[in-house]
Amino acid sequence: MDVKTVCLGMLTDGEASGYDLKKHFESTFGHFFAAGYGSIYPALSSLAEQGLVSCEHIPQEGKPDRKVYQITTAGHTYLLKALEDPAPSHKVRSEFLATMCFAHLMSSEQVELVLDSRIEDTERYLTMFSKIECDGMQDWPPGMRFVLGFGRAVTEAVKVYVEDNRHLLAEEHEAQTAIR
Amino acid sequence: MDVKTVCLGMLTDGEASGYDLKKHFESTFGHFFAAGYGSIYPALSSLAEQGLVSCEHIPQEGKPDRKVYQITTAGHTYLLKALEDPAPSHKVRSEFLATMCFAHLMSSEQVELVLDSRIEDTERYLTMFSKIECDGMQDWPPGMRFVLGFGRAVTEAVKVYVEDNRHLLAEEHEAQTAIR
DNA sequence: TATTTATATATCGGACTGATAGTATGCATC
DNA sequence: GATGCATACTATCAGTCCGATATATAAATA
Repeated sequence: MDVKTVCLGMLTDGEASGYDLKKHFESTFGHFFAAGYGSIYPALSSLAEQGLVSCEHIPQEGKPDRKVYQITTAGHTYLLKALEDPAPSHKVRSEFLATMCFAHLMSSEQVELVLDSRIEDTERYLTMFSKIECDGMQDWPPGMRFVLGFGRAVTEAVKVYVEDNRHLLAEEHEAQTAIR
Repeated sequence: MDVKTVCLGMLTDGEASGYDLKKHFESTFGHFFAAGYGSIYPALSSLAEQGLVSCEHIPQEGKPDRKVYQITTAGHTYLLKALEDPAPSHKVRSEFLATMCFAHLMSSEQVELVLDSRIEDTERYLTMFSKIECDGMQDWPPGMRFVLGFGRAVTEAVKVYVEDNRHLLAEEHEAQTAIR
């Protein structure tokens, strides 16, 4: 399950350009599967080469041609195959936690700043989730609702944990002593 | 904060070989910052080139020479600088959630399997956390305790959410109808 | 008028992943 | 006695991904 496959999945919902998919990644997929242009455009090219999507060039004035992609029957088959993995991964990559491991090398002011920024981040996510929920997801497939709830639940857990346990890091600041 | 920096941080705890660091990644860092040999060995070479670590070759019989690395003063300075980032990232990359977004294209049996595997995974992590806690972390820096608790809290939240909400995905199975 | 935002494409270096490979010892299973 | 697996150690490589950057124009905002 790579960016290619996710793009393919998004296209089951209707045709779209790379630009459209990027927006889709930002809004709903971003919190658990980020992708930028550097991944999306090569993915679409590759999918087209493999015949898993078809591409329609729509000329525009002043802007580059819109390239609108549609999933093909072969693409559909490929997608269903890809979804068969019985144990898809779920990974965290956290510079935040890595930093906190070395909190004893930092000043307490620095540590506080990092914790504040993490909480702000979770709050940004929580308001984003609320907004999505308001914007009507009644026509969404159940999977999308499940995934959104998952994001909310985990983000909430992060926020609560950091708030409740930041005092563990507040005490010592061996930054000066550590160098000697 | 990349693999190089984390390796450097680990070396503040005492000298180690690439092999040692790999074990460290697997045991305590793995759940939020994974790294394999393909990242660690190049990282150590690069650190040595930059003079941030020094390397001691220890000949062994029957096995390749042990290369034991130690952090240098320059390395210490570099690390403290790297820890100054006030907003380190915290990212999730989840094939699991991506798969669930397309649950309506899968059979309910497949979906159940995926959910089961996710729960098994969380349980494996939870027992791992418990084991680490028993093995004595009283001499750990507070940051490591914070990070371990974080992992436990979030993993617990994942497990509870999946158990409580899997019924949302159990109903429809449009796998057959979706193709038409 | 100046700047930012939105629309739209695309590339590129650097970083990381997962698999693979080599080489030797010891231990258990068959 | 052989086969396989775990442990100990190193290392590389193809494929993939990330973040920044480039290009070009129109519309909205400051």
